[in-house]
Amino acid sequence: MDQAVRSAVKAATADCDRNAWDAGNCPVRDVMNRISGKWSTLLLEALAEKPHRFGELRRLVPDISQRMLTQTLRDLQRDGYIEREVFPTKPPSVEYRMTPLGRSLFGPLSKVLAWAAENHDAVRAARRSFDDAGLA
Amino acid sequence: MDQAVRSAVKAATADCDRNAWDAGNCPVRDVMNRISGKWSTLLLEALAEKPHRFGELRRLVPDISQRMLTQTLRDLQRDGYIEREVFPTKPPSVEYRMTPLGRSLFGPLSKVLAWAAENHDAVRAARRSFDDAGLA
DNA sequence: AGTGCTGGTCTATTTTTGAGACTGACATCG
DNA sequence: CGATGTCAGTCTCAAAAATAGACCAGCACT
Repeated sequence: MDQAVRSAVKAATADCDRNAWDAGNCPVRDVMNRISGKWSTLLLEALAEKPHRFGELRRLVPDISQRMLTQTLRDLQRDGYIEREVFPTKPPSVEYRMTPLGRSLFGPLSKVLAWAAENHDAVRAARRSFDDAGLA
Repeated sequence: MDQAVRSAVKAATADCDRNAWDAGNCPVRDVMNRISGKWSTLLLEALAEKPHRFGELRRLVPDISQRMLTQTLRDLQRDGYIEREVFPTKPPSVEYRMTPLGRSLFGPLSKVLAWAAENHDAVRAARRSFDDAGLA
């Protein structure tokens, strides 16, 4: 398993290693920089379940500002993870839904999310012992 | 497969859904907020391969500032993903290496990294067609 | 004495994020 | 009729975070 991971990473970063992860040149960084935004995973998680409208997402993630919701949705749309459809209803409504590309990303991504949920306690424990040991 | 993902996510977010991802309450957000920093994955990637010293990491990720390198390493250490060891050599050197916890995170995480490498072209294509279609 | 290496810290500046008011077409309430 | 609310955003300005780059101490070599 460790070997499998090793080779996956090697393949994943082959282009980067040449330039030591040169900023604009590294596919991994280019893709990850969007995914790893504060809100991106939350929204992908919500939209993985089912399509949602703007206001629904706002209620689902209560502490996101409208500004960041708009922007993050647009970024996710730009990179092809989600689609936006406007319905010409009386107050026009907008629905966001995941694309096949987004769904294919969410496969691996959900594994990380699951890891986070499972290991939250271990992380909290590590954090406590770090804080207790001298350097806050 | 879709079903498997669905249930994994459901388990992962069970606590969150109750409070609609309430900020300080959600394990996933708590863990992800650290992982998803701009530099965290890069450093985890580097240290997954083998232990490295501060200066090595700096050269490996050329466009990180010393301040962010120091801080990101400390954050990763605090959450228990990496360890820091100081060697009392003549110019004292510091080695960073992954912990078992970090390694266990890196399993799923490396899958996402691999996805990023594989699908970089698709993302770039999506980005282009979005930009070409009117709204820049 | 001067230079370079180590792993950092400190300060000032730029970038990102966030809170909150505002838009505009329509619907509902009194 | 006029007030208010919903919808999906935009705009402005302040706060928070990231960055660049100078600086530090200790030691080795020349």
